[in-house]
Amino acid sequence: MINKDYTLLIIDDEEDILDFVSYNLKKEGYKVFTANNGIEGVEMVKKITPNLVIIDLMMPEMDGIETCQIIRNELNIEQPVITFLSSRSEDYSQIAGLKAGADDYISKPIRPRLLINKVESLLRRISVEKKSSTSISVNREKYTVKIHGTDTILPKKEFELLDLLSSKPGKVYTRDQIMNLIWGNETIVGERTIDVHIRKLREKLGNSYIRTIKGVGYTFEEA
Amino acid sequence: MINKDYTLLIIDDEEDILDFVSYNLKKEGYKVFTANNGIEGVEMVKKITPNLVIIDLMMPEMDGIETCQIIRNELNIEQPVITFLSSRSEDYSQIAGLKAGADDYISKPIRPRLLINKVESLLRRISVEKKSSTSISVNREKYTVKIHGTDTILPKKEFELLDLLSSKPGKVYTRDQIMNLIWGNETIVGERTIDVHIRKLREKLGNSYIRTIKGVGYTFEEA
DNA sequence: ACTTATGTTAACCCAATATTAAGGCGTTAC
DNA sequence: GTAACGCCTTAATATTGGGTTAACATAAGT
Repeated sequence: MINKDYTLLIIDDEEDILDFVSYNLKKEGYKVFTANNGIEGVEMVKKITPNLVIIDLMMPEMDGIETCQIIRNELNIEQPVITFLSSRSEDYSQIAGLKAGADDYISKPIRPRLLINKVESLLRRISVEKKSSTSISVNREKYTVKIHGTDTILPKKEFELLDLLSSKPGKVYTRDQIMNLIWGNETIVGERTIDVHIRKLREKLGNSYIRTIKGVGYTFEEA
Repeated sequence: MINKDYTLLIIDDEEDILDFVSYNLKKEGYKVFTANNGIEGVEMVKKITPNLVIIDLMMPEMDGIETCQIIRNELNIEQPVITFLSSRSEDYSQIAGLKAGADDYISKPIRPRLLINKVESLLRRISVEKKSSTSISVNREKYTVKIHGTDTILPKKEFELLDLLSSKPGKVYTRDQIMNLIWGNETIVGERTIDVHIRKLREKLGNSYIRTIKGVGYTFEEA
């Protein structure tokens, strides 16, 4: 279960959407704040330093892109993860959105389940980036890992495995947990599959990062 | 802190406003030039190739929209960001303004703080776009791409795709994201469509720019 | 020692992607 | 008006490389 102790801010001029989104996220246990426009939103960001900000692209006065840029330019605050709410196919403007420094976007119409998933995945990103004290740093955006200074592109499964293990250094993940988290409940693969991926990772990282706890599972630790 | 090394041009027939605006922006450290009418303005643009042009909508002889269009048609210059100065909320004309190729508008009465914010935010937009300039540079106005020194006109879809990928070199865009950003949520096209466009781009750029991350998506990177 | 869990290697499989050609559609040129 | 062209998409086919497996080797616990 993911830790729900996060502060979210939703910026939208439409009361309906504000209510809908915040209702769904509050129900999940997040601390949710709202703002009715960009200016108010920026103020709120400074005040509550949210972990995640959801901004509607289309707003009067100060649009989402601008709001995003201003937040990104506030150098004195802990930078939140930012995602846009885009009214469906204003397709091309979304690109400008991502360029403005947003991390993701959510397109309307909003499906609650999808919204929650997305928020969870974005928040997971935070916890990973926060503990970037390692000599190995994982870049979710690029699917790369910086090993001893050089970026390395990892295949999907290897990346996910390393991402998982390194997200909580020291924590021991059992084979079952790894199985469930990376492969899911449905797909069943042989026992040796995990080992092989671990092998490949060790090949690339060196043997000092991933440690086997025999009979239990694997753990990631500093060199 | 934002870099203040930008050249701005203000085009307005009213001396008062010209003084007021340029005073405020000079105070911020920008290089500010002025012009008293559209014709003069266009000349100046050619001469000083400003990064940002502020044009008053209401001007005798050649109005702001016309001036804007002429500037946008000057294909031999580095296209500046253009913003209009609109006398109060004659909102309708603002729309026409944006259609004429402007990026934003500022409404009178001008509040210095707001003016500066807006200018900063627009210039930030430049640096975001500039930052992504690689040996391949994308020109959104002209729908053209400079590849190995020569301008190439790309078909719309190819352009948008390249624009997206190159906007954040290194970032991996998933097929879903690409789908949503370029085609939108409603239009549904086959899975292979993306591949074909990627193919065509690689044909034109060489294979070294767009990289496939199997099972994940595509990413743009320097040669 | 014996037993069990994990390491290692290389071969295999297959889904994801690449490639190519052809058809539809709108736009331009004649 | 219609022929010609360019763009987008699709469908059919080839190719690739990540993922998995299986067989065997080694290490750890009792």
